[in-house]
Amino acid sequence: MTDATGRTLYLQIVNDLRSQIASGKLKVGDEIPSTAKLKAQYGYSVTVVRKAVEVLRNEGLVMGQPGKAVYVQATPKDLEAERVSIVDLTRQVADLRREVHDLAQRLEDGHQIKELMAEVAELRGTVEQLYNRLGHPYPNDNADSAKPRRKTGT
Amino acid sequence: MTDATGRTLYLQIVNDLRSQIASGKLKVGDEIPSTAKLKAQYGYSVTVVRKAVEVLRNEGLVMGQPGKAVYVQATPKDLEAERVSIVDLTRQVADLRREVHDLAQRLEDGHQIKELMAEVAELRGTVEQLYNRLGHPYPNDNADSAKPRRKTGT
DNA sequence: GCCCATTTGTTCGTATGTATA
DNA sequence: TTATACATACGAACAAATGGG
Repeated sequence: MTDATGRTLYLQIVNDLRSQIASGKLKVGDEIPSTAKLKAQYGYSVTVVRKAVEVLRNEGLVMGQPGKAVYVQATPKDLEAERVSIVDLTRQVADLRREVHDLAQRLEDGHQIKELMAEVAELRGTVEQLYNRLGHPYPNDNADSAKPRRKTGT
Repeated sequence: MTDATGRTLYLQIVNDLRSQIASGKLKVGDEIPSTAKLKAQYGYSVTVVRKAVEVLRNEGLVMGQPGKAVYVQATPKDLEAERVSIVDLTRQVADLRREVHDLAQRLEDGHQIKELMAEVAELRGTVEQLYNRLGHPYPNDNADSAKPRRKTGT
């Protein structure tokens, strides 16, 4: 029932194949050895080999196509990523909510933009009036820094 | 291989038992019929019965205790609810991630504040120069809107 | 404590159906 | 047609755990 490692025979094959998939020795899209090859390789019965492959199939790691072979469908890492527990997701939601709150708070302080834009408009009007009172239009000395018609909309 | 319904034999038993669990005929904690009883009940081979129970075990609906029986562990509704909640939480996480991204983007555009402040400083300098060329200092008419000595630091 | 029946789980072997090449 | 391979089905046996005598 169990080998030297104390594990069941089919679980030994399962762990072997799973390790090979995880290590990249068997990549997604590759085909795992056929039942006959695994049987010859391990020296176990067909039942054990089939059972092992069936476990991998139930885990979603492989998927068999009758008449062709059993193909690697995903890596254990992929499944691990999918099997995010509810608590982890809940924690993520809480963290993200906090982050959204903080960002929204900082954005709300963005009324500075409105006030600054209003101030810019006022100052431009003042400058224009002053130039009119001086009798000549805008000179060139401050055209490089205070660029005309800057985009003010978001 | 298949019965009159076109389904495999073991899947027929799986569906039957799953329906019984879903309908409440088999409640959580109850034990399902033993392999021998199911074998006599359906007239199928032991292999088919074992396969059916194994599927239910892989689905997490039942859990067997060697020497005793196979006990109902959860209902299909439970698993569905768990799956749905995970999907829902995943969606929330995705939505919140988008929101965080958008807010962060808008905040990153906060360089507008810096540019606006620079422009304000430039314009103030221009206004001051113009007033000097006019020969008299700041009047009162624009002191209400363009407030003097506004804090420019964050 | 010991034996025995029951039950699950694992292992063995074989046969058949179906799909692909 | 032939061959290979997966999936299903059949039958049998053994180990381990449980419970009853």
